[in-house]
Amino acid sequence: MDVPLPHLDRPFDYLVPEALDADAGPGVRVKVRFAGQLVDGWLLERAESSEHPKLAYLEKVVSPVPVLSPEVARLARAVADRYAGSLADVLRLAVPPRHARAEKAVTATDVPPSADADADADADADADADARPGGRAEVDPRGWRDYPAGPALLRALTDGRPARAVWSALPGEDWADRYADAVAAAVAGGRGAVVVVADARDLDRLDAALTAVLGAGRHVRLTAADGPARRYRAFLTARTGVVDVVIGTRAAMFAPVRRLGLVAIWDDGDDLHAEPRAPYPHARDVLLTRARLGDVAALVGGYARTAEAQLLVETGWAREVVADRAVVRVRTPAMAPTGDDPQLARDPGAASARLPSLAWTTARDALRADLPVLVQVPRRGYVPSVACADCRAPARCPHCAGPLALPSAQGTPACRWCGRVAAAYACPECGGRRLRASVTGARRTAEELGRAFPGVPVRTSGREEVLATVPGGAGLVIATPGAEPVAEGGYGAVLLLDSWALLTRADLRAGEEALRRWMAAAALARPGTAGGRVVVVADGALAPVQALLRWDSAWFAARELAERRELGFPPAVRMASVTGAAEAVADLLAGARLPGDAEVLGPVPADEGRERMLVRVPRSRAAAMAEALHAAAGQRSARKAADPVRLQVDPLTLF
DNA sequence: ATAATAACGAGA
DNA sequence: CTCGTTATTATC
Repeated sequence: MDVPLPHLDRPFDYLVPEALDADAGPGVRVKVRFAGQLVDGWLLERAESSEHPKLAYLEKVVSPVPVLSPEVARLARAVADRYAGSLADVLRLAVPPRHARAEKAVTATDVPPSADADADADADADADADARPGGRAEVDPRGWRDYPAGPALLRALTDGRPARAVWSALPGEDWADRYADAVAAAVAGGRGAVVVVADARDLDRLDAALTAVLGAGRHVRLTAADGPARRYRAFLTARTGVVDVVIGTRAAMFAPVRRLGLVAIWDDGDDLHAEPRAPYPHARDVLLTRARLGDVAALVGGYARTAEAQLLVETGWAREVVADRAVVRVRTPAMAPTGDDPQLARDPGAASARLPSLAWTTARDALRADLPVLVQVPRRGYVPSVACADCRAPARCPHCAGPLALPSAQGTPACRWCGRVAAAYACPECGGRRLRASVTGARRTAEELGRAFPGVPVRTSGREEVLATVPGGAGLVIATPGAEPVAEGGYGAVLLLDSWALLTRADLRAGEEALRRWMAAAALARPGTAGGRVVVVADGALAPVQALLRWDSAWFAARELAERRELGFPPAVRMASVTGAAEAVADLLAGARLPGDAEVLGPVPADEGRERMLVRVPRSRAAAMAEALHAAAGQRSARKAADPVRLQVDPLTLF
């Protein structure tokens, strides 16, 4: 039933009239009369009989195309359960809105939809047998040879084994080529693949790499940015089995693929992978759920490793695919940290750009060598939190370890989580009693750079206009994180400025996110042996900076995960946030039969006068917590409680 | 939204 | 105890 009300989140039985019998197969969209009105619905399965005493008839089959495959139906149910959401909400994300013209175009030319389409779920076993025979074409591991476990991963994919890998890419790595290799290996084994990337630029890159490896017409792009018609067309192309490789942004995570053999995600730390619509599933989790349900291989890759990926490694669910330290050393650009107080006196050029002297000389040298220089400046709009004025350790609430914030310039710091006031705060690191809020003026630094190097072309890549590539000669490229163009031959120098703003973001993931962005930029530099240099304007003693200098995000992720275990943060535990009007939140939580070991934190004020509570349970209780919250939301919606409450499981931002 | 069903209370 | 009215609950 295509209604999002949580108390109606279950199947209903209907009679199929004679006239609709032929079209009414599992997976078609239908219209039924429900509570007196016509509503949309999904035909999940046909049955001989029903427990229900008085059945109504199906009103209409919207289209005979079974757009919902059995595999995706199962996946959607699992995702709804995980995120305390309704099946209808997940299906809205999983199956794009119907576009009649696109449907006509695809079904007219291609195989009749119902013929072999539902072979997918049940045919997995056959596909395995199919893929086994020894004479399967071997795929050249190419760049995967740089990673000791790489060739074995490709072999597993070709053999149709459900390998699970967490990949840490080397600097300078052409990740799109590696993903194309992995997909080609799965295809050589007679299986399909789904690959999810964060944005259009990454998608273009992967698209080109796949076309080079597989040839044109073997894969399809699925992204909401393409518009309803193209999106639905791409969806149907996959659903009808015309192609069995789908790449796209997070809209593609539910893509139906025949004989699915591999799910992959690139740069899983990018927050674009989090779906902003209910029930707010994360692409990484959806893909991993898919792998779990279907004996499907999984590849989670990035330059930087997330705490979530680290958890997969530490629990033994996935194997890490990393290069040997010796190879890392050879490939890494020469990196150096520098203090953030500009040494204004020395170089007039540095002074006018307000750059630390090391950053300025590094850029100057690269430009003299006729190499491009990348300058990464953070985007504006980060909410500063509060840190110790002496040692700069983030100030955390002594009670619940949430972040402290200053309500006004003069006020006492208060926890953004539990709301407690920390009047007599003392830094646990150094004992300092003074606090400071971070301030940045990043933009100007970048603009003034141009003046510091007269005669050098300056390009910018950011929110308004994102450049994919820049030419190889001397030039300045100013980019915000995520918008760094690839330079032909690699950058001679990469400057990472104003890291203070990144590191003091009021976010649990501040360190991880800073490292992710730095590594993404540093990966575009030439290796140190070819003159590539990276300067990060940050204290070299900080852990994320250390991880960058050593190109060791696995080390940082392990540390990060250990810290989250200690503090009781995801992914070490499972959390849910309940947001809404104060009474509504209290009402929902009062009605929720939470597991005994659940902790309830808060309330803290959220925007627009609403408030937010957090529920925390051990990972083993995750399903019970989600079920309890979903059921409680169901009780509320059943008695038509007016003010809405938003449920989010593992929300990206906790404060 | 609306119909059934349960709960309740007043009057016989 | 029954009827009429009102809250509650399920909706194939």
